[in-house]
Amino acid sequence: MLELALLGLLTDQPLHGYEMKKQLSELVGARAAVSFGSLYPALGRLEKAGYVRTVDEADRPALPMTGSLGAEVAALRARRPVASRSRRTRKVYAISSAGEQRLYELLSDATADDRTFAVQVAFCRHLSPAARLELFERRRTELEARLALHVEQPATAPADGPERRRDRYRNAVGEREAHALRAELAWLDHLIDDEQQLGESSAVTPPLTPAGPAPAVPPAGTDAVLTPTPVPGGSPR
Amino acid sequence: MLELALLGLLTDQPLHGYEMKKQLSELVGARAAVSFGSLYPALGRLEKAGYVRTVDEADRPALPMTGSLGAEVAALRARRPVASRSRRTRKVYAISSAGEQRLYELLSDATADDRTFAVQVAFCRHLSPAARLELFERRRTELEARLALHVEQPATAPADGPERRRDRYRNAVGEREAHALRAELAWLDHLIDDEQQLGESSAVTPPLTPAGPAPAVPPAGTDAVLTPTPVPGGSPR
DNA sequence: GTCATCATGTAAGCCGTTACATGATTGC
DNA sequence: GCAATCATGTAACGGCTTACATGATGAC
Repeated sequence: MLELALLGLLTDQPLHGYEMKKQLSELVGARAAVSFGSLYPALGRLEKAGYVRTVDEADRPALPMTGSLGAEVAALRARRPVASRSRRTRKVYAISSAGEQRLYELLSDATADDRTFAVQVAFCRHLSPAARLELFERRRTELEARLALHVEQPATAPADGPERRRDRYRNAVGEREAHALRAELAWLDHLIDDEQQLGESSAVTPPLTPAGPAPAVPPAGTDAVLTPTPVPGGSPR
Repeated sequence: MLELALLGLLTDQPLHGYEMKKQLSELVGARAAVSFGSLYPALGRLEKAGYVRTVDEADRPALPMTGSLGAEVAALRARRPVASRSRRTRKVYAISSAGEQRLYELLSDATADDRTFAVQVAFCRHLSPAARLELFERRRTELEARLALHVEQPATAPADGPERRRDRYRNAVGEREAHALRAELAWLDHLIDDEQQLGESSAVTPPLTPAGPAPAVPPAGTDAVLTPTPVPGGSPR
């Protein structure tokens, strides 16, 4: 999950570790945030694998000066030439093209758990429309299977034979689970619908998001869809 | 989480590992189920710690012959004396009184993550009403804090300065998260309400479960509330 | 007698956590 | 100059996963 999230973040812009942790916390929630003790080793692994490389801080746009400092501070910093100073202590990473291919793999990975799936969706604009739709449909199938299992043991089962009647708390847990499953299914269906509508009207016509003004047209370049890896043995469909 | 779940299961009745895995899968869902590779070592640790002990299979009621074999098969087995046979290959565990105290601790533990909380609720009938209520309220506080964070960054923020507008997929993930939080809050409120109503009418009057016929009066003995550990340094309050 | 299932375990490896150590920068 | 925060790392440890190995039991 970490690998996916880090590569996803770096597709937007080069970042240093500390900043990634912040953006990651925002993405998955403060409670589920990863610690430095796993973040930095993960970055090291990614670098060794050739998926990311460290870049000169000057290479990237001046914005991401870490969090809440206002734009003025960034401006100040940008004004003075800063020879080798101030960049000595930070390591800024950028994604490589191998890393982009790896990201595509991870985005398409079918074995993702619940939390990983959320991250896949968060970065799925980098998938082709077809792969994206497949990601959604696959998840949908799985959720329905889980829901079916819940219906199978319907909490208020008739006491047949040695079956223990579960107590109210255990029933409550089961019902909440079923409820959550249905809610996620509804949300997924919405996503899938949008996806198909967007597909029909091709990439020419801009969105028509069901609610909210945010236009989904990306500023090209950075947000381009990654090309599926042409691995011998089957592209990710 | 495993430790909590295993002790919780054993409070109902002695079980062997394979059977516990089944019941556990039912409890947390097949997808989130633990593997044998973690189950058996966990049982070993629990035994070494004195929280569980192996018992003679004859000691317990004949029911839990593993899964779907009908009652007739169980009857057949019970009929023949089975000296040392058939029990050679299974190790049946029972919870000790130290294990019950440990369970009480784990049920009250405030550092539980989402999945663990679900297990805590599933077995919280073993808590005192006060401790149970506190468990719920604590969770409630946390969920509201998380929700507040989501409101803070409202997806459709005005583009102030260097902030990137998140794309539709990322927004969708955030909105789903907020939705799920609200749903769990509502569910929790329901639980808390019931709890308080039950508290008012004391333990004399049976349930009044809001829906469904399942009576919540336990067959005493097995389902008794565990006594909080009288550790010097504060009871689990 | 053979296959599916029940049943228990071990070993290697990954990944994550906590705790610790260190040092730069900035605000006051 | 001091504290807070930014920033990067290491070390010890734990626990879970996958894969492997083994054997009993029951159905057909």
